[in-house]
Amino acid sequence: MTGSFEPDPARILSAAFFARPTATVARELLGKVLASRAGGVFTAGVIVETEAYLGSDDPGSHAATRGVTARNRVMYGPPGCAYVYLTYGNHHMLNLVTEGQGVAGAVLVRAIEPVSGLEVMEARRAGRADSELTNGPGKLASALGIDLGHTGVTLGGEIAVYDAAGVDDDRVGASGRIGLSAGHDLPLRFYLTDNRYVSRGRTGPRSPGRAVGGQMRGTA
DNA sequence: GTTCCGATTTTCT
DNA sequence: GAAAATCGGAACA
Repeated sequence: MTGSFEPDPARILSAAFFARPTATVARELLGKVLASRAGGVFTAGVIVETEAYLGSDDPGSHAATRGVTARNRVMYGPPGCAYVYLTYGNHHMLNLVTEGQGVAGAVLVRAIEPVSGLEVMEARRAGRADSELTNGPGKLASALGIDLGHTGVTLGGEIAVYDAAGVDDDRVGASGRIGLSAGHDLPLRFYLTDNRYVSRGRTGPRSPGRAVGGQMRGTA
């Protein structure tokens, strides 16, 4: 743990990284560093869990069958932008737009491991600490100070993703996505199997049948 | 330990 | 008016 992260402008991932198939980007984002300068304070964490959301072929995506709306239009925009929205009235979700201009696609960042700005995150997440700081999409958005105002911003400014060593396939798991009302059986969720910041994804209350045969190892 | 319920607001029908 | 890519707290075992 520890090891404060030092932001190096030369390592900021450009739009080219995101201008690829959404599932590929979701897998490769694992291990990269997500950073925010919201409020003038630098906070960052290693991405340990992501989910891919495609376009009209994906029933779980906001872009499914409805086409472009005021909310999801950013998903159709240029890659390398942030797509932020509010759900359940209180929680912001941070997505990174993928694919080319005109093609819907985004990767939801579900969990990160804090590496910089710990004190700020704890303050923003009053009462929480340790793995409860950022082990869920609504939690990490709160910890990084991300809100609706960041929708559509280009990555590299207030929000940025820094390159870092990739992770081996034997440390990556894949499973169905969490919390969806449809399309939760597609293996589009990627996570680090040995990281305690990964959200467990609710072992029971909601969704009757998710879990997709337990946890398939990402050797695919 | 696990399971269930309510909050709160934006977006879309 | 209803649903939503969730979270945190309360209740029960």
